[in-house]
Amino acid sequence: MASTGGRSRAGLDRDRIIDGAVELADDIGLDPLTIRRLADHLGVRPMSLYHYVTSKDDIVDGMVGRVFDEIERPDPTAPWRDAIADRARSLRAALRRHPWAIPIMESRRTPGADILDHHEAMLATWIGTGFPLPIIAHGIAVVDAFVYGFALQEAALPFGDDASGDLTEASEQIVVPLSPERYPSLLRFTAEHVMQPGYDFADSFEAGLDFVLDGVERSAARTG
Amino acid sequence: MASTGGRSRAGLDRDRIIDGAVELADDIGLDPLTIRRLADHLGVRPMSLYHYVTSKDDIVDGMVGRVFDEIERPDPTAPWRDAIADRARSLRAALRRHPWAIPIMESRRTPGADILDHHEAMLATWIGTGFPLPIIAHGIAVVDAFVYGFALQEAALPFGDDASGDLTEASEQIVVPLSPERYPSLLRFTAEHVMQPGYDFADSFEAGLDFVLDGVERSAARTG
DNA sequence: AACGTTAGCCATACTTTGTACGATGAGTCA
DNA sequence: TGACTCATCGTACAAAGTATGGCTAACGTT
Repeated sequence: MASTGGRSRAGLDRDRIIDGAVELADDIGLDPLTIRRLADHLGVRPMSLYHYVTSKDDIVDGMVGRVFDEIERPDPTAPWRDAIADRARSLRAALRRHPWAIPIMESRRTPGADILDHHEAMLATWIGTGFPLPIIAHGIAVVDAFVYGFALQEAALPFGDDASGDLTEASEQIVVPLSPERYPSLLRFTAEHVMQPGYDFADSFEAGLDFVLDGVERSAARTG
Repeated sequence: MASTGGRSRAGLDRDRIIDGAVELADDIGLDPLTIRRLADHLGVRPMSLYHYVTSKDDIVDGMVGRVFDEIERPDPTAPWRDAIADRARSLRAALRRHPWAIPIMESRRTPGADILDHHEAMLATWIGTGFPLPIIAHGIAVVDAFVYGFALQEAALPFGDDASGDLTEASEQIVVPLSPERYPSLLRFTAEHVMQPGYDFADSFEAGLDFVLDGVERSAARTG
């Protein structure tokens, strides 16, 4: 009786499975996410999951969909540049929360509504600029390439959460002990910039985003 | 006796193992690359590999090193913009040949000489510009982010080898059957641009590279 | 109230993975 | 010849995904 409204004991559910999988992948990464560990995390036995999903790949598809749903659609009322920039920031933030998703976001062969809706909103905003389609195509490709690539690099940073503190530590261990004859530039760059207080790799994100959007804007002005 | 110069029967070798692994990964991808399949490919039994490598991870490290070695170092005699652009093109070409490498290029925790030498050459070129270090940091981060991200997207394209032909086919199967009410922009963009003759996703690479390098150049001019 | 039906959960088992351990056999030197 | 070295391999085990089919509890029907 009561609130479960059904006949289930553990209250399993496709949504609960995907949610649990995302949680667990955030914790331990994608490769160590196994069916058995996921089942443990959900308080059930491994084979129970297969009543709601058809395969592990099906779960991963669902996980990617969740990430896409976390990305803000561009605001159709805002100036295009703000809308695109905010959406890029939102994409980066989502990829930071879910770094395991970065390499697989665009490689799913069966795009669900989450993905299609997202791309439709993006395209609507871009088309609203009135730019020629070839420039829009470049804009989309280049902005997304930059954001995905930046997220990939951020994810590769040691303990990518708090940025600078850990990076200094890692630099000390890896770069500083190197031979000064062989790696003069690497050592100088590390000592005089990376290990300086206030350095934050993340600052390059806004810089790069500006470069890219400037480029689109200028090439549109040249053509249009 | 004769040419093998030693006591081995199959002529196994760490280099031969890594080379074979790269070949095989180029064919079938990284996940399906198993120790057993690699041993088959080399004409050897699985356990023989472990006399030259300490683990599968060790092999993967070596594979990443191979890819780094394929990337042209920037030409120290060329103008910086050409040197950086050529190196970016070379990186993209290597990642196109070895798409399995994209997500792991920057995430190895023990950088070998291949990786360090490459970064040293890059930094030397950048420092040669005389730009302030913060701008150099942005330049490196943004160019690499763009190239890695672009390669990631290219790798996600269906049958990413010959570019346009296959993309048109995939668009027909995935995008064209969609509801025109729900996905008007997606459909218009696909019909009027992606499926037009002459469209090639790869064209966005040079465009984006220009955007990024323009951005660095202009911000250096502003500061310096 | 009794019963068959079905939905949700799980135990077992098979295949494939990485790799630890120790055996095998070819070559070298005394 | 015999002892030694070392590249190669056979066997085996833990952990992965998942096919197959069994158990149990809740429901609709009479």
